[in-house]
Amino acid sequence: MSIVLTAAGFHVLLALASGPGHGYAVMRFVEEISEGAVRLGPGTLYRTISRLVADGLVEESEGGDPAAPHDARRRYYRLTPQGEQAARAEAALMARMVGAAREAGLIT
Amino acid sequence: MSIVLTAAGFHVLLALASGPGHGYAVMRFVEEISEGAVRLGPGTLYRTISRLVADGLVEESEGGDPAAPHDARRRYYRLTPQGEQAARAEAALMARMVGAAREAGLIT
DNA sequence: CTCCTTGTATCCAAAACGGATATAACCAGG
DNA sequence: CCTGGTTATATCCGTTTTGGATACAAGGAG
Repeated sequence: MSIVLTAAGFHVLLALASGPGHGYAVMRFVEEISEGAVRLGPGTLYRTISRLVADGLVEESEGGDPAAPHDARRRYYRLTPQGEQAARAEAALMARMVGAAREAGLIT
Repeated sequence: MSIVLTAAGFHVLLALASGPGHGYAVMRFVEEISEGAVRLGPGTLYRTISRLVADGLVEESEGGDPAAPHDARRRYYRLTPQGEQAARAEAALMARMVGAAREAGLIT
Protein backbone atom coordinates (compact mmCIF):
# COMPACT_ATOMS: atom_id res chain seq x y z
CA MET A 1 0.00 0.00 0.00
CA SER A 2 1.21 3.46 -0.64
CA ILE A 3 -0.92 5.65 1.53
CA VAL A 4 0.67 7.73 4.25
CA LEU A 5 -1.61 6.57 7.00
CA THR A 6 -2.17 3.17 8.50
CA ALA A 7 -5.69 2.25 9.50
CA ALA A 8 -4.89 2.85 13.15
CA GLY A 9 -3.36 6.21 12.28
CA PHE A 10 -6.50 7.32 10.52
CA HIS A 11 -8.67 6.28 13.43
CA VAL A 12 -6.60 8.38 15.79
CA LEU A 13 -6.71 11.40 13.51
CA LEU A 14 -10.45 11.00 13.14
CA ALA A 15 -10.89 10.89 16.89
CA LEU A 16 -8.87 14.07 17.29
CA ALA A 17 -10.57 15.85 14.41
CA SER A 18 -13.41 17.12 16.55
CA GLY A 19 -11.07 18.51 19.18
CA PRO A 20 -8.12 17.70 21.42
CA GLY A 21 -8.23 14.59 23.52
CA HIS A 22 -6.06 12.20 25.46
CA GLY A 23 -5.00 8.71 24.45
CA TYR A 24 -7.50 6.71 26.38
CA ALA A 25 -10.36 8.84 25.10
CA VAL A 26 -9.18 8.19 21.56
CA MET A 27 -9.32 4.47 22.26
CA ARG A 28 -12.88 4.64 23.51
CA PHE A 29 -13.97 6.92 20.68
CA VAL A 30 -12.77 4.44 18.09
CA GLU A 31 -14.42 1.59 19.90
CA GLU A 32 -17.65 3.51 20.16
CA ILE A 33 -18.08 4.73 16.60
CA SER A 34 -17.16 1.32 15.24
CA GLU A 35 -19.64 -0.30 17.61
CA GLY A 36 -16.91 -2.41 19.09
CA ALA A 37 -15.58 -3.71 15.77
CA VAL A 38 -12.31 -1.82 16.00
CA ARG A 39 -10.37 -2.00 19.21
CA LEU A 40 -6.97 -0.40 19.60
CA GLY A 41 -4.96 -2.14 22.29
CA PRO A 42 -2.56 -0.02 24.32
CA GLY A 43 0.38 -1.12 22.26
CA THR A 44 -1.11 -0.04 18.96
CA LEU A 45 -2.65 3.08 20.46
CA TYR A 46 0.37 4.71 22.03
CA ARG A 47 2.75 3.53 19.37
CA THR A 48 0.50 5.01 16.72
CA ILE A 49 0.28 8.32 18.56
CA SER A 50 4.07 8.49 18.90
CA ARG A 51 4.43 7.87 15.21
CA LEU A 52 1.91 10.54 14.33
CA VAL A 53 3.72 13.00 16.58
CA ALA A 54 7.06 12.07 15.01
CA ASP A 55 5.52 12.59 11.58
CA GLY A 56 4.19 16.01 12.53
CA LEU A 57 0.52 15.13 12.14
CA VAL A 58 -0.32 15.37 15.82
CA GLU A 59 1.15 17.43 18.64
CA GLU A 60 0.82 17.38 22.38
CA SER A 61 -1.28 20.18 23.81
CA GLU A 62 -1.99 21.62 27.20
CA GLY A 63 -5.08 20.16 28.86
CA GLY A 64 -8.38 19.98 27.05
CA ASP A 65 -11.30 21.91 28.42
CA PRO A 66 -10.64 23.54 31.80
CA ALA A 67 -14.00 22.33 33.08
CA ALA A 68 -12.82 18.74 33.28
CA PRO A 69 -11.25 17.74 36.59
CA HIS A 70 -7.50 17.76 36.44
CA ASP A 71 -5.93 14.34 35.98
CA ALA A 72 -2.17 14.35 36.17
CA ARG A 73 -1.86 11.19 34.11
CA ARG A 74 -3.55 12.45 31.00
CA ARG A 75 -1.63 13.67 28.02
CA TYR A 76 -3.63 15.63 25.49
CA TYR A 77 -3.09 15.72 21.75
CA ARG A 78 -4.45 17.70 18.86
CA LEU A 79 -4.11 17.69 15.09
CA THR A 80 -1.51 19.85 13.41
CA PRO A 81 -2.50 21.54 10.14
CA GLN A 82 -0.74 18.75 8.28
CA GLY A 83 -2.60 16.24 10.40
CA GLU A 84 -5.89 17.80 9.48
CA GLN A 85 -4.99 17.80 5.83
CA ALA A 86 -3.94 14.15 6.00
CA ALA A 87 -7.21 13.30 7.73
CA ARG A 88 -9.13 15.13 5.02
CA ALA A 89 -7.30 13.32 2.24
CA GLU A 90 -7.78 9.94 3.84
CA ALA A 91 -11.45 10.63 4.58
CA ALA A 92 -12.01 11.63 0.97
CA LEU A 93 -10.32 8.46 -0.22
CA MET A 94 -12.42 6.40 2.12
CA ALA A 95 -15.56 8.15 0.94
CA ARG A 96 -14.70 7.11 -2.61
CA MET A 97 -14.26 3.54 -1.44
CA VAL A 98 -17.65 3.65 0.24
CA GLY A 99 -19.09 5.02 -2.97
CA ALA A 100 -17.63 2.12 -4.90
CA ALA A 101 -18.99 -0.30 -2.34
CA ARG A 102 -22.40 1.26 -2.79
CA GLU A 103 -22.22 0.95 -6.56
CA ALA A 104 -21.26 -2.67 -6.15
CA GLY A 105 -24.36 -3.18 -4.04
CA LEU A 106 -22.52 -4.00 -0.86
CA ILE A 107 -24.36 -1.36 1.10
CA THR A 108 -27.59 0.53 0.57
CA MET B 1 -6.88 -3.52 15.45
CA SER B 2 -9.42 -6.24 15.70
CA ILE B 3 -11.14 -6.34 12.35
CA VAL B 4 -10.91 -9.45 10.20
CA LEU B 5 -9.74 -7.68 7.08
CA THR B 6 -6.57 -5.78 6.40
CA ALA B 7 -6.83 -2.70 4.25
CA ALA B 8 -5.40 -4.55 1.27
CA GLY B 9 -7.83 -7.38 1.87
CA PHE B 10 -10.79 -5.04 1.75
CA HIS B 11 -9.57 -3.44 -1.45
CA VAL B 12 -9.36 -6.81 -3.12
CA LEU B 13 -12.82 -7.82 -1.97
CA LEU B 14 -14.19 -4.51 -3.13
CA ALA B 15 -12.63 -4.98 -6.55
CA LEU B 16 -14.17 -8.44 -6.84
CA ALA B 17 -17.55 -7.36 -5.53
CA SER B 18 -18.78 -6.26 -8.93
CA GLY B 19 -17.78 -9.52 -10.56
CA PRO B 20 -14.95 -12.00 -11.02
CA GLY B 21 -11.58 -10.71 -12.09
CA HIS B 22 -7.93 -11.62 -12.27
CA GLY B 23 -5.16 -10.35 -10.02
CA TYR B 24 -3.73 -7.69 -12.23
CA ALA B 25 -7.17 -6.25 -12.91
CA VAL B 26 -7.73 -6.00 -9.15
CA MET B 27 -4.52 -4.04 -8.88
CA ARG B 28 -5.56 -1.56 -11.51
CA PHE B 29 -9.07 -1.25 -10.14
CA VAL B 30 -7.73 -0.23 -6.75
CA GLU B 31 -5.34 2.22 -8.30
CA GLU B 32 -8.08 3.69 -10.41
CA ILE B 33 -10.81 4.24 -7.85
CA SER B 34 -8.29 5.69 -5.41
CA GLU B 35 -6.98 7.97 -8.13
CA GLY B 36 -3.52 6.58 -7.70
CA ALA B 37 -3.38 7.02 -3.93
CA VAL B 38 -3.44 3.31 -3.17
CA ARG B 39 -1.09 1.06 -5.04
CA LEU B 40 -0.82 -2.64 -4.32
CA GLY B 41 2.58 -3.96 -5.31
CA PRO B 42 2.73 -7.51 -6.63
CA GLY B 43 3.92 -8.82 -3.29
CA THR B 44 0.99 -7.43 -1.35
CA LEU B 45 -1.47 -8.23 -4.11
CA TYR B 46 -0.86 -11.92 -4.61
CA ARG B 47 -0.07 -12.58 -1.00
CA THR B 48 -3.34 -10.94 -0.01
CA ILE B 49 -5.28 -12.98 -2.55
CA SER B 50 -3.72 -16.20 -1.27
CA ARG B 51 -4.66 -15.29 2.25
CA LEU B 52 -8.22 -14.49 1.26
CA VAL B 53 -8.47 -17.82 -0.55
CA ALA B 54 -7.06 -19.63 2.47
CA ASP B 55 -9.60 -17.86 4.67
CA GLY B 56 -12.46 -18.86 2.40
CA LEU B 57 -13.43 -15.34 1.38
CA VAL B 58 -12.35 -15.68 -2.24
CA GLU B 59 -12.16 -18.65 -4.58
CA GLU B 60 -10.62 -19.26 -7.94
CA SER B 61 -13.09 -19.43 -10.80
CA GLU B 62 -13.04 -20.41 -14.41
CA GLY B 63 -12.42 -17.52 -16.80
CA GLY B 64 -14.43 -14.34 -16.56
CA ASP B 65 -16.55 -13.33 -19.50
CA PRO B 66 -16.12 -15.50 -22.58
CA ALA B 67 -15.95 -12.41 -24.76
CA ALA B 68 -12.48 -11.49 -23.53
CA PRO B 69 -9.60 -12.99 -25.50
CA HIS B 70 -8.13 -15.98 -23.79
CA ASP B 71 -4.95 -15.30 -21.86
CA ALA B 72 -3.36 -18.41 -20.42
CA ARG B 73 -1.60 -16.50 -17.67
CA ARG B 74 -4.66 -15.09 -16.03
CA ARG B 75 -6.16 -16.60 -12.93
CA TYR B 76 -9.67 -15.46 -12.09
CA TYR B 77 -11.15 -15.05 -8.65
CA ARG B 78 -14.59 -14.37 -7.22
CA LEU B 79 -16.08 -13.73 -3.82
CA THR B 80 -17.48 -16.58 -1.79
CA PRO B 81 -20.67 -15.91 0.18
CA GLN B 82 -18.54 -15.36 3.28
CA GLY B 83 -16.35 -13.00 1.28
CA GLU B 84 -19.36 -10.99 0.26
CA GLN B 85 -20.58 -10.83 3.81
CA ALA B 86 -17.15 -9.73 5.05
CA ALA B 87 -17.06 -7.05 2.36
CA ARG B 88 -20.50 -5.86 3.42
CA ALA B 89 -19.52 -5.67 7.07
CA GLU B 90 -16.32 -3.82 6.33
CA ALA B 91 -18.07 -1.44 3.94
CA ALA B 92 -20.68 -0.66 6.57
CA LEU B 93 -17.96 0.02 9.11
CA MET B 94 -16.16 2.25 6.69
CA ALA B 95 -19.37 4.09 5.92
CA ARG B 96 -19.74 4.85 9.62
CA MET B 97 -16.19 6.18 9.67
CA VAL B 98 -16.95 8.40 6.73
CA GLY B 99 -20.04 9.61 8.54
CA ALA B 100 -17.94 10.50 11.56
CA ALA B 101 -15.46 12.29 9.33
CA ARG B 102 -18.31 14.24 7.85
CA GLU B 103 -19.62 15.23 11.27
CA ALA B 104 -16.14 16.36 12.21
CA GLY B 105 -16.13 18.59 9.14
CA LEU B 106 -13.30 16.77 7.40
CA ILE B 107 -15.33 16.29 4.25
CA THR B 108 -18.45 17.92 2.86
C1' DC C 1 12.25 -10.66 -33.92
C1' DT C 2 12.24 -7.28 -30.54
C1' DC C 3 10.50 -4.53 -27.13
C1' DC C 4 6.93 -3.07 -24.05
C1' DT C 5 3.01 -4.24 -21.43
C1' DT C 6 0.51 -7.61 -18.99
C1' DG C 7 0.47 -11.19 -15.61
C1' DT C 8 1.78 -14.26 -11.76
C1' DA C 9 4.94 -15.69 -8.13
C1' DT C 10 8.39 -15.62 -4.46
C1' DC C 11 11.86 -13.73 -1.32
C1' DC C 12 13.65 -10.50 2.21
C1' DA C 13 14.13 -6.68 5.20
C1' DA C 14 11.31 -3.33 7.45
C1' DA C 15 7.07 -1.76 9.49
C1' DA C 16 2.94 -2.55 12.08
C1' DC C 17 0.16 -5.09 15.04
C1' DG C 18 -1.89 -7.67 19.33
C1' DG C 19 -1.61 -8.63 23.71
C1' DA C 20 0.77 -9.18 27.91
C1' DT C 21 2.96 -6.84 31.48
C1' DA C 22 4.14 -2.98 34.45
C1' DT C 23 3.23 1.09 36.89
C1' DA C 24 0.59 4.49 38.86
C1' DA C 25 -3.04 8.04 39.65
C1' DC C 26 -8.02 8.53 40.53
C1' DC C 27 -12.21 7.44 43.01
C1' DA C 28 -15.92 5.04 45.50
C1' DG C 29 -17.19 2.10 49.54
C1' DG C 30 -16.58 0.21 53.85
C1' DC D 1 -7.57 5.03 55.99
C1' DC D 2 -7.13 1.48 52.93
C1' DT D 3 -8.70 -1.45 49.43
C1' DG D 4 -10.22 -2.69 44.98
C1' DG D 5 -11.72 -1.31 40.39
C1' DT D 6 -11.30 1.80 36.67
C1' DT D 7 -8.61 5.09 34.10
C1' DA D 8 -4.29 6.14 31.95
C1' DT D 9 0.28 5.75 29.91
C1' DA D 10 4.32 3.05 28.55
C1' DT D 11 7.22 -0.70 26.88
C1' DC D 12 8.41 -5.34 25.34
C1' DC D 13 8.08 -9.52 22.33
C1' DG D 14 6.52 -12.71 18.99
C1' DT D 15 3.71 -12.65 14.81
C1' DT D 16 1.60 -10.64 10.82
C1' DT D 17 1.65 -7.54 7.06
C1' DT D 18 3.80 -4.68 4.05
C1' DG D 19 6.89 -2.72 0.18
C1' DG D 20 9.81 -3.45 -3.23
C1' DA D 21 13.02 -6.14 -5.73
C1' DT D 22 13.61 -9.95 -8.57
C1' DA D 23 12.32 -13.43 -11.71
C1' DC D 24 9.97 -15.45 -15.39
C1' DA D 25 6.86 -15.81 -19.13
C1' DA D 26 2.94 -14.93 -22.37
C1' DG D 27 0.63 -11.35 -25.36
C1' DG D 28 0.71 -7.73 -28.78
C1' DA D 29 2.54 -3.90 -31.71
C1' DG D 30 5.91 -2.41 -34.87
